[in-house]
Amino acid sequence: MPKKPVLDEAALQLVARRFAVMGEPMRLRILQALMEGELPVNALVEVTGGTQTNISRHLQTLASAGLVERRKEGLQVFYAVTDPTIYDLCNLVCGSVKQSLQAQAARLPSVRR
Amino acid sequence: MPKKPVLDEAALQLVARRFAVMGEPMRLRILQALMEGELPVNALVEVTGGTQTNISRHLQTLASAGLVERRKEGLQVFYAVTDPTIYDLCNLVCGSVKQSLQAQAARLPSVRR
DNA sequence: CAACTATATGCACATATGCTCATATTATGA
DNA sequence: TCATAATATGAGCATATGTGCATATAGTTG
Repeated sequence: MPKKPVLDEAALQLVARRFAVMGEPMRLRILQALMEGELPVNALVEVTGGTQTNISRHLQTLASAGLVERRKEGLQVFYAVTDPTIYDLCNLVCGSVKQSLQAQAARLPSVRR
Repeated sequence: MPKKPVLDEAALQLVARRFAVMGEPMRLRILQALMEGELPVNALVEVTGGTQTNISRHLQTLASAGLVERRKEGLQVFYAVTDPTIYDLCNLVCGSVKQSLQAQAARLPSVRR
């Protein structure tokens, strides 16, 4: 065989974008909150402790990346996770992170806590 | 179980960092190349088409995030993927991206944007 | 209609990030 | 030792990103 079936440039950009969008603490908090079900913006503001402006901005980012969807109901706008792979992604990374944290902790003899 | 075991702040930062590190096209290219086995910097430079400086910088980023490991051999430095979850991560996101691309293509008859 | 509520957005700003050029560092070999 | 090769790094620059303030927009209710 010649070479591996590598991602073409366009797909690579999209994949990178997906990762980048999830690589922001506040957006992860938002996603985490939404994993239990859809929520309006004001609830997300309260849960995450962010400002209304900022949460709204991040929601735009998440929405334009196709990770969440908008549903308007009266004055409120509900957001919900659209892409189910988010759960798997978070689980994978969380597991890996925890594991490396434990390994790191085991390597350091005397860590106070 | 009472509530969902939410990520504490420190873990959340780490998870975000992990995603962010993977959210860069050139770093994805590097990881993609390394998925077939360890490679020295000059090979990565050639494969990715980047400059030596830039590839080296990205490798530092990947290494400090614990995604790749260094192995020095003579003048060369070989890098290799350390965290196997990278494969699963990429597969998940790639699959999801492809799927949404197809869905989008099916929805839009001719127009772009 | 006016007043109020929930969300979005224009603007500004500080910081982070990716990139390059030139140079430093490290290791090999003549 | 000196020259050369492979990799790393300091400095600078341009752009992207996250954030808040003030305000706009959309929808509700009196």
